[in-house]
Amino acid sequence: MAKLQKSIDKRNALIKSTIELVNNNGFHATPMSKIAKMANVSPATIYLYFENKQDLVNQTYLEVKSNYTAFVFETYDKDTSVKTGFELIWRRIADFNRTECEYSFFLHQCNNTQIIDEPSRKEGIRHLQPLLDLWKRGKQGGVIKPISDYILYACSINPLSFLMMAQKQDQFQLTEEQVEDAFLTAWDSITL
Amino acid sequence: MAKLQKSIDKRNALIKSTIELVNNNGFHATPMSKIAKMANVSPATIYLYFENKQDLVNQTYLEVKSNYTAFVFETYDKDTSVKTGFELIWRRIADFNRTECEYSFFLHQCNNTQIIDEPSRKEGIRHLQPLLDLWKRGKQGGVIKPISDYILYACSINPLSFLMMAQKQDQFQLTEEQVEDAFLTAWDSITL
Amino acid sequence: MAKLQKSIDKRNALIKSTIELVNNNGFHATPMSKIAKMANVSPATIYLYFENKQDLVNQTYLEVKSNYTAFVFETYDKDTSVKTGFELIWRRIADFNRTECEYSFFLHQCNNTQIIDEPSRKEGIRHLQPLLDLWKRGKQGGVIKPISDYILYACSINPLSFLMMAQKQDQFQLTEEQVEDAFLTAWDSITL
Amino acid sequence: MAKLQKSIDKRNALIKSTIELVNNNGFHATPMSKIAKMANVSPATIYLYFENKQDLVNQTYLEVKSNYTAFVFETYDKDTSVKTGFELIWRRIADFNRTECEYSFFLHQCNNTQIIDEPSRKEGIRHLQPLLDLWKRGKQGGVIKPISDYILYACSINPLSFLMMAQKQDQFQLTEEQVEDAFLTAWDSITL
DNA sequence: CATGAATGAGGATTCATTCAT
DNA sequence: TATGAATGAATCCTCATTCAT
Repeated sequence: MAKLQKSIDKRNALIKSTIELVNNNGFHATPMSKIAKMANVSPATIYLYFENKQDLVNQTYLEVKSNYTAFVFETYDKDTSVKTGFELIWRRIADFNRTECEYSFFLHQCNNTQIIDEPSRKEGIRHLQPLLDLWKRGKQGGVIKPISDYILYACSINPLSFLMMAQKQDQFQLTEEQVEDAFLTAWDSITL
Repeated sequence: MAKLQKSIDKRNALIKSTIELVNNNGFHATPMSKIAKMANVSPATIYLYFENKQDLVNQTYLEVKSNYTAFVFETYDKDTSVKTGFELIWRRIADFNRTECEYSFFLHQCNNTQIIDEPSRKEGIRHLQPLLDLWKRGKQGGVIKPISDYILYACSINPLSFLMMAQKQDQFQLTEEQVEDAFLTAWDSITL
Repeated sequence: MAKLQKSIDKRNALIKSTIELVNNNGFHATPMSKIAKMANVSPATIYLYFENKQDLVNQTYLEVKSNYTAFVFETYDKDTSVKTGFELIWRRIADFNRTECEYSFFLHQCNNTQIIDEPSRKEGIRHLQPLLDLWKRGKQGGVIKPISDYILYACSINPLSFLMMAQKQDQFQLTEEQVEDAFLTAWDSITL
Repeated sequence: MAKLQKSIDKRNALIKSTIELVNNNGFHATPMSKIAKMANVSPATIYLYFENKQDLVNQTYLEVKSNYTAFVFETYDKDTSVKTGFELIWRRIADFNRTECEYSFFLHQCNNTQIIDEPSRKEGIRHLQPLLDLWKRGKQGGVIKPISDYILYACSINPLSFLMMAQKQDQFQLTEEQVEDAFLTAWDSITL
């Protein structure tokens, strides 16, 4: 078990290093050797845990995305009202973007570039299934606009990614107050 | 003139090739040699027109962005009502995203990665100054929500980028009807 | 130890190849790839031992120079008479120029071109400190002319470099007899 | 004639630029394009005057060397005494090294590297024929040591090159007084 | 005679990946 | 399992030289 433990530690260290370095330099400007060095590991060791560089990033992506989804729905209860449920999810996503910005920036990079294999990325917004279910309920209840989930997402959730990016680029400060503004705007946009 | 013409042709061909290849493979996975080949030019010739790879992409970015801005405001008349003006601009942006998707995808890539030099990217949304002016008027007139331009942008304009991306990844079809839905959603989100 | 040994072997092979190729073609006409090939090593391997081409040549220079100095003073005893001491050193330098002409030619190239970094070259003739000390003693004893060490060096030691060069270019044969002539001339030139 | 004049001007400008740039950067670090630019000429124009880069440097070398020889013997009268004649020549060479250091440094570079074609360089010290003749007379008259001209040259003339180099590298200042010291040393070295 | 644009060949350097230990 | 050394295949960029004008 000690051995297995050690292995998981190394794998985690590699994934952490990958996120940090890819965030700062981009995928192609991040050499395996640097990832190895930051994880205190030999370059060759990476290949014990991952097939190749692409696999390393793919797995990192999937892991971060799964963390994201878990975080977003951690406190969600599907039996609440549509409005309460949406607000809960939306605020969790906002929290994630603000407090876990390493992760959210990494996801954003992957979602908006050719870094990740098509298969991994093609899943679209299906990982937010509980939110989609909620929207379905909202549409049936006449609360949410009867339009494509992609548009709902684009107008209510995706703006948080943009604001996180703008903050990262020092163009904008995402204060508490701004989050309130953003929430109301999001809610207005998707409701009838 | 024939000579100068030829030069401009080559420069244009290089920029076109850059856009296409960077769109498909990303900046670092696009060798200068491929750009040259696609432009029917020797690799060395690129350096007659651009200082280096970074300069090539920077200039390409600035050129595309300038095309984008020109297109967006081409039909704009600043003396219309806020609603009319916004709709006009919004629809031009939507058109650009749909018909010039090579360009808009390239811009999106650049805006969301480390490809471009800080200075070029840091300009933020200032290139949309007429829109910002319109929003200012709208805020004064009690039509537009009195919130940060970045939030207004994130909720009303940026969604178009996301939808373009989703379409590019075959997750979504941006039909005429969807555009109507998206516009109403955008308008609802930013108005009081 | 086997591993370390191997490393040192490779480094030595690289330095040896560098000397030979730079001697025959000059610094800039010597590609790293040829150095690698001659050392039976991949081009990339060079960069495990040296930072870059400049560093490779700098280190080679320093190493050769240090060999030179060691050789020159190997048999020197600072308690001899000025004449005996000078003759000993002079003959060692002559020997080095004749038997290690690969080395001495390389040094000569470096000393007379812009190949080497200023810092490495600027040391001047200080590496011959024991000889300078001897001259000091000789000046105090009224044996050696009370003139600049640089002139003493130029007239008594540097001629050997010139003769080595002339021999290398097949203009001249540095026979035993010529060495005797050269020594007497050198001695005459620096003594009162 | 106007045309011919112009041509000679360009050729001279090219040779001048070559000297300056090769002095500062070395042969291989001096691109033809820079030579052309410094001479206010198109790169292609160089090839109207010289066959290729090697030819340009060879011709530059021969021209500078010929200037050198002319300068050295300009004031020489072969009917003086050996001592007077030698002193005259030696001082002209010293002057050249001090006042025309661009030229003398260039010559030194060429003489001590692989820059120049063998044929051009192989001439050795034959260009100093009047000096060799003088030495011959001196040997017959029992004034000059009966040893190889190369050794005489190495000990009496070549030191000036070394001192010029040392000065160029800021290790040494070649003052009037030092020149006197150097002359006496040179004379002592070659006389019986 | 003069040129600026164009280029093919080549060179320094990097990096994902492998392999002997 | 873990590694450091090693490398071949790229990649960016430069430059001597040519050619259409």
